[in-house]
Amino acid sequence: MDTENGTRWLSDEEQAAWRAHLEVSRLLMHQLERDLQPFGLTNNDYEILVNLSESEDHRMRMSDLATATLQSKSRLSHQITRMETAGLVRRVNCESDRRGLYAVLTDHGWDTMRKVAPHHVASVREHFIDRLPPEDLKALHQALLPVAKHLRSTRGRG
Amino acid sequence: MDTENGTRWLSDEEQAAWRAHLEVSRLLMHQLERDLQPFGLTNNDYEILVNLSESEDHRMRMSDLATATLQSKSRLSHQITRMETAGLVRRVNCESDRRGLYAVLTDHGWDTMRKVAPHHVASVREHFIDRLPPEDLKALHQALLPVAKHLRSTRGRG
DNA sequence: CTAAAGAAGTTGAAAGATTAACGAATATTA
DNA sequence: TAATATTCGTTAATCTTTCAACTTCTTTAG
Repeated sequence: MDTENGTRWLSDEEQAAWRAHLEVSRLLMHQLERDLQPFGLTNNDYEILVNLSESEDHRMRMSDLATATLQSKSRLSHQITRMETAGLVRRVNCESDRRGLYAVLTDHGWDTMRKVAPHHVASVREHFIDRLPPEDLKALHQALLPVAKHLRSTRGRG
Repeated sequence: MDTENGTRWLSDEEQAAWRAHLEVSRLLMHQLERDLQPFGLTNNDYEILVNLSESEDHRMRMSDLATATLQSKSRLSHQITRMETAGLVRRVNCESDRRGLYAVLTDHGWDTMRKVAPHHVASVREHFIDRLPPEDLKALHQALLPVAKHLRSTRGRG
């Protein structure tokens, strides 16, 4: 125990590391968002395009997509409605479960993905990957693994 | 160049590291938000309380607070209005610049901060700090420094 | 000193996110 | 198989964020 009330406050180094993580994660998201703006996409849009692009038949069940992107069903539903309006995606009924829907990439969605991806990768490189020597990137990755694992294990309304 | 169109795609290791960072930063924010909920605070509220708590006289100019918390002036203005309604903060006119306002912590805001901080620190420890051995935390911190530096240098509407 | 330009902060409307309630279909179990 | 509980996804209401316009005050330039 570090103090009279039993709280284990952060040491200077711990606090500095924590704040660095916070700062980087926020600035980075902002920057990526800005770099997507010229293409008329948000980070959210892009993430959905990535998920669908990497899926069998360019389609995913709404629930799975919601889980994969850490969004509530409601939020995803609104999001897909917007992307449908933008012509990036459409909803298709599911044969095997008549409650279910697939979100499916349209041709325009796929074209958009292929057009935007190189720019997005360049952005990720410029602002993140290429800022660290490979061994530091590796170290960072290794350090994050147990954190990710723990968070995953507690995430379902932990 | 890695491909016909000149895009330098991410290697497997780069992609894995990048996705780990993304995943951790999102799950972590969600988790911290959840842990603050019982106290009726959002991450946003908490961050403002931290900034004010650490400031001279528990007050900051609206603009400085907006910059410090990476929010637009408009967003901060609405945010402070809500916190004012909740009794955590109040607006005080600035003598030296009559356009200006301070956001000032109320007694209730300060009490709230002191009550909540230990829980928040415990949450940061549980989900982040205490998941990594000190040397890994140090490595992570070191790795993030150049990234943070670069992002800071480009952040003003880069 | 005055006119123009800039900075501080607010406002209202529009867009996005969250919450709770709901309808429809599937699973469970008694 | 009938009754109940769950899951899938949407909707409406509410809250938060963004965007653009605006007011007031300060600074700069002529």
